[in-house]
Amino acid sequence: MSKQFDHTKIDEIVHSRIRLSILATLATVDEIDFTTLMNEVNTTKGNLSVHLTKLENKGYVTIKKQFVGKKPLTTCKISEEGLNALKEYLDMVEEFAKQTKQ
Amino acid sequence: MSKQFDHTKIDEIVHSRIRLSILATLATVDEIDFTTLMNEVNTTKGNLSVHLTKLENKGYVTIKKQFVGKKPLTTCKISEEGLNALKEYLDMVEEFAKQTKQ
DNA sequence: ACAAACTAGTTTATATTTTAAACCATAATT
DNA sequence: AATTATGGTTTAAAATATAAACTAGTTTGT
Repeated sequence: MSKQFDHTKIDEIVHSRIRLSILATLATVDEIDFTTLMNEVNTTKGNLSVHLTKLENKGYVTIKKQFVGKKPLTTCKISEEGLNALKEYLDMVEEFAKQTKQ
Repeated sequence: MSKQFDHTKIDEIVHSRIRLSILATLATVDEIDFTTLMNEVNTTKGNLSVHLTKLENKGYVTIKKQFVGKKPLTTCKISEEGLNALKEYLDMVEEFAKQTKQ
């Protein structure tokens, strides 16, 4: 099998374009609220909701729900595992890019 | 919107794990036959057939069909556009990885 | 006070994509 | 001559992604 790129090794939860965008955004902040994240990631509410749940189920993000004043506020934070998964993914694609380019 | 990673910019045809693996393999050879490619990419016949067709439709690979002796032989080759698309993708993720890591 | 419009999400129906099993055609082997 | 192997394609089923529709409540305008 190809030594260059074993596609079975890459984490599909991270690899998804939109979730990659979510994780990358979360990696740069301590925590962020749902609406701001939605704007950063340039997606819709339904989409963000579904993908956040997927990331939460995998243990890559934690979701906190509270009321601020009278309004609900959902806050998202990347977990240690999420950071590790993202870092591993980035290392992998970086190495892959280097290998493939030359 | 996030300056870091605009997920809408990335080419989904390239981004797919298995097609990325196909393109990366094709990038390292002049041409390659179906069965060898299948083994390199570590996938099934049906899967490879479908994804090659997708890449062909997009103009990223060319497929040559001939008989060698009495057996059919399908040969795959990456196109100029395919090489460009792969290179652009790799540049993008490399840059993204660099940005996100620090 | 009441309706309209807005905020903050979740659920769900639909569309798209991925996967591998089933199939087709022919060749080689026992 | 029947079974097995080769080289694929088609297709049915499963998984995934997307956005529309829905829920639940709040704010605003009249």
